[in-house]
Amino acid sequence: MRILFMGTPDIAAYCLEQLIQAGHDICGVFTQADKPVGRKQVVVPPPVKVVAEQHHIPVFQPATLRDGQAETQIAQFAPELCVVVAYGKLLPASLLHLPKHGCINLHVSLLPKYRGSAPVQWAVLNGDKETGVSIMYLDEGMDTGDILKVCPISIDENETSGELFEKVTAVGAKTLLEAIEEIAEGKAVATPQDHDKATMAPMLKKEMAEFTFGKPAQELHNLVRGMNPWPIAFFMYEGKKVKVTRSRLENMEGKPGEILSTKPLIVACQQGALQLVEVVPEGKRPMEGSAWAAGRRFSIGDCIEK
RNA sequence: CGCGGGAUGGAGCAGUUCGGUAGCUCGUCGGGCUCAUAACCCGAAGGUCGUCGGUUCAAAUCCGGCUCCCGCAA
Repeated sequence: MRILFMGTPDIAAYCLEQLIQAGHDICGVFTQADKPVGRKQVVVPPPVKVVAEQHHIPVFQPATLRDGQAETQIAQFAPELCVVVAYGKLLPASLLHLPKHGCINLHVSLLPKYRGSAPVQWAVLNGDKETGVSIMYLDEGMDTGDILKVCPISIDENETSGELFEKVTAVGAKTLLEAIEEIAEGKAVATPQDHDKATMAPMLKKEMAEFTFGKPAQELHNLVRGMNPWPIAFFMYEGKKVKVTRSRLENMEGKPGEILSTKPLIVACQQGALQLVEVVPEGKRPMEGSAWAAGRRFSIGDCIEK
């Protein structure tokens, strides 16, 4: 099928690769502009651009799709279908029906749950046991279109957003290809979403990653998992950030912030306790929780929260 | 030259102000205790103190250059 592809991050790049391998004719790729990244502020292209260029597919990075120019370009490609995966912009109504088969989107949640930009993270943050991927037709709203196909995915109790993202990426690409197959064969059936049950999954902010031990251990464990690989959950200790990259729930009780064990490092929460498996103190590299405890000379009974 | 923290046995830290015997909590190895142990007791090994140079009788420590790691900001 002759497809116009729109997307930006890794998951989109992976989908693009799978589409190419499946033999689809990708006539053009739209993605976000290159952005400066890291301490050195090096300008890097989005993953989708890298893949597209490897395959010599024309790449467009317009600041907006709403100035008429993009639309003209797209019309010239005469795509049969437009596939959107985490592009980062809403498509104007005029584009939605330009391709013969319309525009479809891969969204990594079981819609109508978790509409918006961080559905995977919110599924983990809320402690869900299951999430999934949805393929839907785009309409003018934010992830509100009719659903073509879904596939559920289980979430392990210790799984991080980053780990879940890998699963979701693989399943998402596979489901996307299946949906395209069905569209090509004219067998696709779309079902409207139950809009009353919609929930939002807004982009994460750094401030959301700070915590204290005065909360239930389960909630903190979800925060640690959900905020990994970005922005990483942290608490303040003696005026400095201590990030927690991995944790485990422990069936122990104590005063919030109390050290219940130093090897491994277990800290009591409001309800239950949390093992800090790996931490990253400000200015330091990642280390085991017990190593941090050793350096700080903690003993059982100390409290790391006043 | 954006701001800041850091480099000391295998891990994490102290020691640097005011130069003079390499310290702490762990880990490792050996032994002991115990029905048993990741618990406890005794003992041991393991470090040219990131790197190059300078000052000095003497440098982890003072002075200068360099490399690497990280947090913030964007």
